[in-house]
Amino acid sequence: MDDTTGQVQADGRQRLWRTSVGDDLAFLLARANAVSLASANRILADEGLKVRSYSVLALVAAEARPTQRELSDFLRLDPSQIVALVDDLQDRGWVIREPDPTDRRAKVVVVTAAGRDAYARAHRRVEAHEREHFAILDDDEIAQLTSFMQRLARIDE
Amino acid sequence: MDDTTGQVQADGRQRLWRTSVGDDLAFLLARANAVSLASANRILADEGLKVRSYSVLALVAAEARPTQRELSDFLRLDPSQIVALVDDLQDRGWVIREPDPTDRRAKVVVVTAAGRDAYARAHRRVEAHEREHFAILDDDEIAQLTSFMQRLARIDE
DNA sequence: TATTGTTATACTCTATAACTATA
DNA sequence: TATAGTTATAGAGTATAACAATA
Repeated sequence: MDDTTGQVQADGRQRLWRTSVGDDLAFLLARANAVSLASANRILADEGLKVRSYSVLALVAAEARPTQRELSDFLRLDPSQIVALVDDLQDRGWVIREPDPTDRRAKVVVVTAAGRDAYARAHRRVEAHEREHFAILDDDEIAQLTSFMQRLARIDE
Repeated sequence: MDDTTGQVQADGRQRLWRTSVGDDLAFLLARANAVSLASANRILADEGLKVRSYSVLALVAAEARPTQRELSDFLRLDPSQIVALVDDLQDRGWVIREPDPTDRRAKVVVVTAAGRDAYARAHRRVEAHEREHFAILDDDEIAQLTSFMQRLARIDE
């Protein structure tokens, strides 16, 4: 790469940022999420997890005793995708499926001791990463943003 | 569905929202984006577009005269994906590829008259949809959120 | 030697339908 | 008749490598 290539790329980006998409909230939301998701997946890869499997493990580790149907409903993933995610966590000994005493069709997903440890390790990494990632906002701004996101995330419930 | 099923689902969701993921900014960002993306794609389907192809059309319609390399760089999509998106828009007569006079390897993507019309129609729909989607926030909150997102969206440039 | 656009390919993700066992 | 979990499969999206033309 010659020494002007970086500058040329930066100029092109500047020109495109000044178009209407630079103010489009949906576009910005998608981009901000893509940046956040990519770095979170990088962090979680060290623990053998991705954002998807980490989310399942977090819900199970919180002793919420979700059925697979509840996980599917909450995470907005198809039941068949939940099967694959729970299979993966179960193969590593981090969760087990228990029969739901109130509905013999349903299976409650429960964390194991090893799963609790794995979650604790991953959670520490994720927290540190998020503090760093969102450090361009101050504490008040993060609180406001969290409130906005909580409202937007629950729009269609 | 019997008349208690909806309540059972809502209870399960409430229980899961109270876990740590309910305050996790990265999780909330992902969920808020998923909700926004899904509804935007529904709106754009009426014009034969998706968020991806709409973004390309918007950048081209702004007379930014991007090369495919610049589109790839800005949208963070692989050059081979840009090829497919531009092919699609070109097949519908909305954009054309012009040789870049300053670099014979590069192709500048330019909007046609029909493309300008298509973009205008799609843009009106998207604007109306976004006003409605983000109406749970007031004008000040939207301005703040836009500022936050602009900063987060450009973290790794 | 490095870069742009292109093609090909494999891989992951997502959506859908069908099946079983239960309700 | 409807629901929970499972399996299979097809489609969309994504990542990677290789190539020709050009820098």
